[in-house]
Amino acid sequence: MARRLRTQPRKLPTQERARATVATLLTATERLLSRKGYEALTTNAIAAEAGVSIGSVYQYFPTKEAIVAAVVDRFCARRIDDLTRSMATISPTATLREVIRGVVSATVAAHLENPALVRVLLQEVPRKGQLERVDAILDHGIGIVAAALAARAEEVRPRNTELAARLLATATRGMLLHEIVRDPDWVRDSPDFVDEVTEILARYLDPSPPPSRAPRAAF
Amino acid sequence: MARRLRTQPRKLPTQERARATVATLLTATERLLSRKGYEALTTNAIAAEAGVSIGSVYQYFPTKEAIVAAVVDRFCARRIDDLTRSMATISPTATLREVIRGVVSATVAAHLENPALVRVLLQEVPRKGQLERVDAILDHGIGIVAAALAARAEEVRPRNTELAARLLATATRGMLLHEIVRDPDWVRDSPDFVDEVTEILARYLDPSPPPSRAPRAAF
Amino acid sequence: MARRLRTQPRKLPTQERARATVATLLTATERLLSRKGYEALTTNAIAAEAGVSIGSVYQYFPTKEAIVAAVVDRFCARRIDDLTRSMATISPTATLREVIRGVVSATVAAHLENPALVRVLLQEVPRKGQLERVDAILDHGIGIVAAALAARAEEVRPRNTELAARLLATATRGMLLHEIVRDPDWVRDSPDFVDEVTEILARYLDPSPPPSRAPRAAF
Amino acid sequence: MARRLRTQPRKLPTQERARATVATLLTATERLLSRKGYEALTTNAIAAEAGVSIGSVYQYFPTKEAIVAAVVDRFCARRIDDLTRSMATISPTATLREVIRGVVSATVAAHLENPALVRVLLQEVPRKGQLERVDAILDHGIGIVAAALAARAEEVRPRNTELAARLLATATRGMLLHEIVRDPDWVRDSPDFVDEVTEILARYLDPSPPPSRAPRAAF
DNA sequence: CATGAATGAGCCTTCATTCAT
DNA sequence: CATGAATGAAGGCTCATTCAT
Repeated sequence: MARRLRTQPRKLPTQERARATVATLLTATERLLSRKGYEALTTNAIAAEAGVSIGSVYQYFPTKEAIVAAVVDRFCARRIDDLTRSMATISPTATLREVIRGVVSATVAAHLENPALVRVLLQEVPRKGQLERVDAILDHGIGIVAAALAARAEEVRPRNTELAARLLATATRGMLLHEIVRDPDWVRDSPDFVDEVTEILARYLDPSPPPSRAPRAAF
Repeated sequence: MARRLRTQPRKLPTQERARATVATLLTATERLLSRKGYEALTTNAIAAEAGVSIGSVYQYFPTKEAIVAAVVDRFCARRIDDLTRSMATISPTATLREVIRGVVSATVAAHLENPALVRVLLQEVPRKGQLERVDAILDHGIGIVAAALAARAEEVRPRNTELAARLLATATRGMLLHEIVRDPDWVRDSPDFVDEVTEILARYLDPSPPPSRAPRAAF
Repeated sequence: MARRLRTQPRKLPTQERARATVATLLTATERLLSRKGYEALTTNAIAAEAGVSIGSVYQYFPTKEAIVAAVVDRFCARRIDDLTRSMATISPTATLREVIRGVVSATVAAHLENPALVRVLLQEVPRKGQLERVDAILDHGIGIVAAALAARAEEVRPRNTELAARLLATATRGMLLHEIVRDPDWVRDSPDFVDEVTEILARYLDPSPPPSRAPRAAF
Repeated sequence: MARRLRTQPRKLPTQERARATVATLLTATERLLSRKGYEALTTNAIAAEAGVSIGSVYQYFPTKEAIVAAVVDRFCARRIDDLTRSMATISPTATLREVIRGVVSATVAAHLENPALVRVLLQEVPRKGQLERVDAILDHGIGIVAAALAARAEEVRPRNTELAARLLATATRGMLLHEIVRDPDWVRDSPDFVDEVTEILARYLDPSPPPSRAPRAAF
């Protein structure tokens, strides 16, 4: 919805306040989530942490799940923003490998901002009903990868780009999140990590002859 | 020593009858988990599904979490058994690629037995406290891979085998579980899937020169 | 600081409505206690008797014990008020014996208001943790007696006033509560009772020569 | 039931074993009571502490309350034995005061054997239904005192011996138990305590003219 | 719109007691 | 008679949600 040229300032203050309250609630929920985990998350705790009455919480969200869903949505949206921004930074003349490295690196950096929250979102928040949103980043990542593969079809080996994109995305997620959750500080200080992840992904796409696929020589 | 949140089983059943009760409880829990999800799992439901009184549940498990932990443990133990058995089947003269394909294939097959349970274990059961057990299979897989890499050091490119093993394992888990949960039937009927996963893993390990790492020639 | 078994009230009610709810709960608890005894006291019964939802109970009290503790506290506070008020009534020129009689009489009268509750508080409510409050009245009584003894030191025999006060208080409690619980109606209608209790206490304090302490004369 | 002249040794071994089991159970209950208090007393705990199966417990006692009642009974019986034995020791030519002192002293000593148990029996074990047994010692004590007063009617002031005996007994119980529970070690090491208690009791009984009963002279 | 007191369905867990072996 | 697995009524308590003020 376009900004409508900043007319009707009358109602705006109110809407502005509402938007602020919602943001406050989401941030409070994030804090609670990273500090105490999902199990300890109660609507009353959210209200208290946000400095708002429980009644007000229900002014903006119909259920507890809706709050958590909104947190997840915002988290995903931010990650996607990060991604988009980081891709815009990469030189258009970059190697595929350079592109990959850029994306991986940016993703790692983004998740390192609040590893505790990542962990809770990944391991504790139940992915049920509308909450499969956690997979949203993944899907978006798949989209980006698929687009890139399509655009560089001649530089790339796999024919089934749809499948290839999905495998790249899920493999990457598996590698990144595991290490980020396991030992964020190590990840932060180990350039090797991003290098090796890049290596896996790049090699998979490389059009050069497949490794020792043929049965071993004289056997 | 912290109380550990009472996740350990209460008493090891000595009598045969008792052992049977415990097994019945775990299986009932699995059924409920795959049918209704974690949220709907209550201790009374478990007792009812097992055809046992609620008191008997607490004869063997101190808390609800302990039951779930036991289910996870049993699941992991079984997966590890599957893995071990499948590796024993692979010809000792097999190519690295053949070994990889065998392991991937067996893992996929095992998880396809009850994809609904896999999904719930992965996405709904909170991984908290002792419940990090879900990662047990992963760790075991890492161990197997690391051993294999060490044994075939000369056939393999990565120098840091520890890191390599972890990346292979987490990437594989990411790929397999995502697809198994997303569309188990497709996975079951698509040999391509296992092929491509194998391709990624094998290419990463291949000792041949790295793909187009150098900046593109004349540019 | 130990968790203290959660016997402290949860939050001091700020609104009038809340204060009323708390009072209602305590009175309901008292009614249940005197009617059915401690064993039959359940939190749900309290809520029902108070015409309040169980949730409201836990809005103000963290545990069942806390409710009972509050009842005991209120009981003690009221008894102490009675005592204070009754002492203020006694003429300043009164004999020690008259003072004693006044205090005993007032105490008896106060406990006769609800002997059933006294009995349950004395014989059924477990005096554990913070629930040792039942002894509060006693301690307060000891204080009063000690002060009186100190103020009238020259009229009084015992040198160790601390010990004397404690003995007087505990002896009195023993006599009063036993009879009040055993047969409240008899106590109510027997002026003799208060007289005799007074006799015991007064004689103990009397400065006149100790009774026949010496070995019997010519024997 | 008379001992039947020790015939039928046939059945005796069994009965003997039963008697032993019962004793074991009671002692186990006492231990649990003094160690953990009444709240923590469960039938299973009793069985475990006694090294007996829960089934066997119910072979000898119909309910948990019956066990506790038996413990109380045994406790009372022992205290009465102590009392009887101690009275038999007192010289027949003893002063009333000497008799009193002997009884008080013996009672104190007996309760000092296991003050923790005394405390639990007094403050935690619910005195309900048949469990008014705790008052049994008291009643027995009252009987002894009443008999003594009757036997020495001419040495004693109070005319209403029934009431006097009851007051003496309840006052004594109040004083003794309070201090024994409050600080058993102090009681053990303070001869003053028994002296003062004796003083109170003896003065009450003393036939000499009542202390300053008359209104103060010239006022 | 904010507030926060009130609601109540329902869950986890305990423990006295029974009964098949 | 002993054993101990099984039973299940019942109770304490939480927390998402509503609604009167």
